[in-house]
Amino acid sequence: MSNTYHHGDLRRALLVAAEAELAEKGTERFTLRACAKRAGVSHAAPAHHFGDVEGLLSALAADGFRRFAEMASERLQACADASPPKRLNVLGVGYVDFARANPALFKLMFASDIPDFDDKELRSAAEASFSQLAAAVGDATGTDPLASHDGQLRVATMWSMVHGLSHLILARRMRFLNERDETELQADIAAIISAVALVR
Amino acid sequence: MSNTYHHGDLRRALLVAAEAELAEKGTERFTLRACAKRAGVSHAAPAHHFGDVEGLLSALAADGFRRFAEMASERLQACADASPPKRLNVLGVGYVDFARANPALFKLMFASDIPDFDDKELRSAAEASFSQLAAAVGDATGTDPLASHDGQLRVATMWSMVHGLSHLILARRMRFLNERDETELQADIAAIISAVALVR
DNA sequence: GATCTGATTTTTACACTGGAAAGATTGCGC
DNA sequence: GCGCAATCTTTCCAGTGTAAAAATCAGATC
Repeated sequence: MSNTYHHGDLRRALLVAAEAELAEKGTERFTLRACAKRAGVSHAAPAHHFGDVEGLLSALAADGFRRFAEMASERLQACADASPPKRLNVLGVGYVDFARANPALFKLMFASDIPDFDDKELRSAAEASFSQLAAAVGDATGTDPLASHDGQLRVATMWSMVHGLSHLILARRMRFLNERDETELQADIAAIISAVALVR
Repeated sequence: MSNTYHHGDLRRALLVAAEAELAEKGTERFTLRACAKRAGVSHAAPAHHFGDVEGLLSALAADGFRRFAEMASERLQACADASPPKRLNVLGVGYVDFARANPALFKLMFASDIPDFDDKELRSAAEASFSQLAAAVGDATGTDPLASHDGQLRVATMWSMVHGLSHLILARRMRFLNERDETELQADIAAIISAVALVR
């Protein structure tokens, strides 16, 4: 299976390599050739599986959204008996945790122009993640969150908070947050999120 | 002054061209050569003023922070008699307005790895903007916001909210927000920001 | 087992990129 | 006028993404 001409599972290997490259270089310095080299193939090999670099990173972003949704499901299941507001809080903390655990992937998913969100797979994966968040907001408020204007605003409020916090932590622009140790930081994240009244 | 060999104010012209290029291509597809071409000079001309592309975009980001701080000052001055919480709200809306009015510049300032934040000019311009926000939070709460842990958390909370909202609007990931007309959107932005209790 | 077929990967080629180095042009003090 | 430093262009090079052609392989069919 190894060192044959045909790789066997190059598609997956390229996604792994792309994520590693992204972690080292960021979306603005990502190069397809370095990615292919890391996977041990010629620089033209990715084209057959992904078309171009946009296709490759769109597939990686879709993968990210699937992993994100999976993580969210696990966390929600782990606190299935808690109150809806508490569960929304858990989901919010999960959002920030995912961003901190996968900074490069998170930026690709939420702050890059490269992935093509008209791509069917990426689009549906992203919408599934969004629906999960909206549903948790709905549970916390006891109403369909997307049916009313106020419900939509509640979703937007919660999402803005966790999204902004994630970005600011990753960008390391708030010095006092970056100086906290892991335990303190987790407490701070939970405290900041709970400034949104829904989650209590 | 025009069509001479020496440009006269190439530095400024390049910053203008860079901002326009950024608006069209984004940080991930920005090229120095296209930027130079737009300014009507050879592709090597920017090097003398900015060193490399990182230097050029660092200077542009610094410019962005100065403009941001100026906008914030104007808005705060326009409501000098209002209550401190109200003024903090105005500043938050200004933050989002700036992002919407200058999407490319905003992303460069807050979501790009290219600008060098060890650069002295950029660093001081960014910190001046940050101080403005922190000061407004301090006024709203009547305490030095950076002196206590709770004060720092209040700054982080406010900043996360406006920052996340800005990013989500620019990324166009919340469909129901993108479908609002301008007047409705402004009302929604103010409503979302006021979910942070400080601003009321 | 030989051969054909399509999928996968490499090789080659090309236009474009950023930056280094060297040369050309200019403004300015003298 | 002359020199000189600053500014800009030209030229060059290694590296980039993608298209096209060639090479390799797996598996079906005979």
